[in-house]
Amino acid sequence: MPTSTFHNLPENKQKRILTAAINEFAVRDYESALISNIIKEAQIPRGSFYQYFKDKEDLYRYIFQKIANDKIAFMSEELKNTQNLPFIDLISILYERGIAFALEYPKYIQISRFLFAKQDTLFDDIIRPNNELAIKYYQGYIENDQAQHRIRQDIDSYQLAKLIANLLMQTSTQVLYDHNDYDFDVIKRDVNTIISVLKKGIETDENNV
Amino acid sequence: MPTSTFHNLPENKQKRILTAAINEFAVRDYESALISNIIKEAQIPRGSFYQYFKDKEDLYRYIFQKIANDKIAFMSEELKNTQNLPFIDLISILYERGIAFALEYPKYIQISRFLFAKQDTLFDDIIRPNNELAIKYYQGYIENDQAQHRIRQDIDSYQLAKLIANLLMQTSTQVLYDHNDYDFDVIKRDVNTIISVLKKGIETDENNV
DNA sequence: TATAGATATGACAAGGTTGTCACATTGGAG
DNA sequence: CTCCAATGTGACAACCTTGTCATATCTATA
Repeated sequence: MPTSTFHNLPENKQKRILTAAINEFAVRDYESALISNIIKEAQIPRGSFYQYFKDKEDLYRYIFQKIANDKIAFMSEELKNTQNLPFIDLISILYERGIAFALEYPKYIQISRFLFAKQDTLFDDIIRPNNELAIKYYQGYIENDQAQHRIRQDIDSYQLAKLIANLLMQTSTQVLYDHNDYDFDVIKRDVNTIISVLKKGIETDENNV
Repeated sequence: MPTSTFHNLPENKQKRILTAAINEFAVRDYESALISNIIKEAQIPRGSFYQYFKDKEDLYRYIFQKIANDKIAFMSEELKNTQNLPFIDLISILYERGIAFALEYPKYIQISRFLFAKQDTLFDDIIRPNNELAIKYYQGYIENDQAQHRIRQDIDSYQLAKLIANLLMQTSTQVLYDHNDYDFDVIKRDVNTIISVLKKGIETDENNV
């Protein structure tokens, strides 16, 4: 974590540094990212950087913490009253909101993409635990829906939860490739297809239209 | 492409170099990968490297060509007699085979993962065209199945093809994370869940069991 | 065996990065 | 106004990589 010196900095200077770091980590792999570039963009002297952060990893972890916070803030609004919502509807919401997040913070997505690509300690530290939490969260919904005969009983809830988690993750990540123009309508069509297949794929026959 | 000098090399020396390169590119991002490491592992003098390859990119592209060739060789056996196979069965085969490939060449997968993570010229050159080809290929199958009322008509064939392409890609890529132990049975369960949801998700109601 | 063309080799200049450290500056308390 | 603790600075040593080039070595052929 950053030193107290960093936290004492005037807010706009902190922001300048963070922005520069985000820009760098969004263009280059963690390993390739250069402190040189960050301090150049943030316009702070080299010595100052080391007064704020222990090293590159310290900064990187801090950035990821920020990403997580921003995402939670972004998502939580929408997820307030979803208590007994059918799972498929929850997924719809998560998709829509997840994509909106990706479009609003494309650099966060790019940073994450780099981290996903690499099987390493940082990934295990930062992503894995959250991912497992998400899976458990979905699993609860799924089992609830299965109890209410909304979802096929013959599907293993954990397996399905994993599938959903992967799909969600992948989609918001993918969106930025396929639609560099950020065409929301096209994206929506993509998502609708997925939801449509998923819905019919997991629902019980009683629910057929 | 490598120089003729490289191609004239005794096969085992070529192999040594290629192996070293694959190892390096599987551990480090293209940008982070070091020629130094490759020549050290391959035990060739620095000067020789530049007699075989123009630079790092030259080698990298060559490696990817090899990956593509190996994959085609690996897959094609299985795909000989799949003419009028129902799409979902084709997908099953592609899944199984794709995962087998990932397990046999985990380093290829890791190299690809790095490339996917980065939105750059190399990706556009190397991956995008193949991906688009794959989508077209699936689309043909889907439309054929739709004509035969095996697949819902209300799904856009292109959208579905894209979804499948992403799923396939992602799964073989993901497999190596979730199952570092390469437990084939667990993997099979994962895939079965996906196929099961997909099957019910895309089939027409007439086909319901 | 002599010779030319192809290959092999590794020292080296040029360029870049990191983390540190001695020194300068600032801001507030007494 | 003085002084101290906290901060700001940037030059620098240590380290590493890349691509080149002059020189050595090989190989096949006449």
